[in-house]
Amino acid sequence: MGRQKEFDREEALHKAMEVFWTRGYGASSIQDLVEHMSINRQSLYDTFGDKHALYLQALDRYRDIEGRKIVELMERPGSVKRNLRQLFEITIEKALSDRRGCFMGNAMSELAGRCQDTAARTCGNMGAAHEAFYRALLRGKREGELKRIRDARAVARFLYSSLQGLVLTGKATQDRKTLKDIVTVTLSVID
Amino acid sequence: MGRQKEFDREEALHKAMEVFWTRGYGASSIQDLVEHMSINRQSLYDTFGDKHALYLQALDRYRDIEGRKIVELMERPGSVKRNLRQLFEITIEKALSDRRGCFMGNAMSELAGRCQDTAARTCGNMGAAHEAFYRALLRGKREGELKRIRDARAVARFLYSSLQGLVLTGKATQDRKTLKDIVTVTLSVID
DNA sequence: TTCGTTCTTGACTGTTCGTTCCAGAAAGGG
DNA sequence: CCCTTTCTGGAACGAACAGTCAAGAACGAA
Repeated sequence: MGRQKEFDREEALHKAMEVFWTRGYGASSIQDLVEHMSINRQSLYDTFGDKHALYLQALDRYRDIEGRKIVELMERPGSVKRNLRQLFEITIEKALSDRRGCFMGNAMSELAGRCQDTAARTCGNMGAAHEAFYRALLRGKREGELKRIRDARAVARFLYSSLQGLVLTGKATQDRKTLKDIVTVTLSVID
Repeated sequence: MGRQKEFDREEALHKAMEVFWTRGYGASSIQDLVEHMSINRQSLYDTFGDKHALYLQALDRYRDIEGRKIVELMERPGSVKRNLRQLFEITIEKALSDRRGCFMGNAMSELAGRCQDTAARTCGNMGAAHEAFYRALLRGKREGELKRIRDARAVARFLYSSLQGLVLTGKATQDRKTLKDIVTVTLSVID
């Protein structure tokens, strides 16, 4: 009943995510969003609510996409150390080729301190990452690869924090050696 | 020669720094700044230039104040480990009582990716912190406290990145245990 | 076909933005 | 004293902002 949408909802949301990811919340105007999403202003409001609601939906989409990547990488069978090393190396390459950083990290920095909805989402995403690291570390212990680790929960928390620090560092400098040094020392705690 | 300023330049700049630190660049309006700095709109423009120039000067002031704190703490005689532990513990307490985070970290996240001036300042500040950590680590090695450290440069870079990750984590969660876990594991690399 | 619903479109709302202009008040140098 | 310089305060600028409105086009159901 009624006319059908001419645009794909998920596609438009994905574009919105890229705009917010690139410019942040405050620096993204509705005009920017309308143009990049290739939909009409009114369709944006009808479909996603206001700017803030759209931002939260974009955050959710990012979690679904990027969060899943971490979980999948951590669940890959074989060496846990190798999986972790690969995650950090991929992160370095991304930081060097793309200065947007991590959308979740950006959201933490820009809004989590004064927006409850954003804080809840970034915190939830962080918790999921902790869980993925934690499970991987437990498996590493079980399989005898990570005998030296005592408090796997603490190490999991450390790893995510370190990952965010690495990404942030990549925004200030493009020096590969600096990023590589950070990863080398970070991974030394699971050696 | 002419009338004197009715406000103190440094005091006004300090207030501006607090506004930018709290709200970020984009979310701080000239009106906010005028009100918190307790100076006239025109005086702001005459004294500091435009909004962007004021922001850079606020960043410089932050570096002078907070950067010096790190340097001084790292130069304190006695145990290097103790000094580092104290730095990280202070950072936890600040994160729990004040959600503004680190102005430099905020600047990296919000602007360093697309503003050359900001990138230069955050990068310079990071370099200074690296240097302070590096010198402290060297002293620790020299004095026999940190025998296990091989690449002090890499560890210095790691420490600053970890510090930023910790602060960012504090924006998403106020859970003390989470932050404490991160610090415990971070400091385990210099144990 | 007709009706009801939904989507699209572009103009439009009032507000706030960063910035500038201007007139006048205040102060030091001659 | 006057002159020059500087600071102050408020009004004003055009542009951009988030969000809304009304009219019409497109479709499904009856």
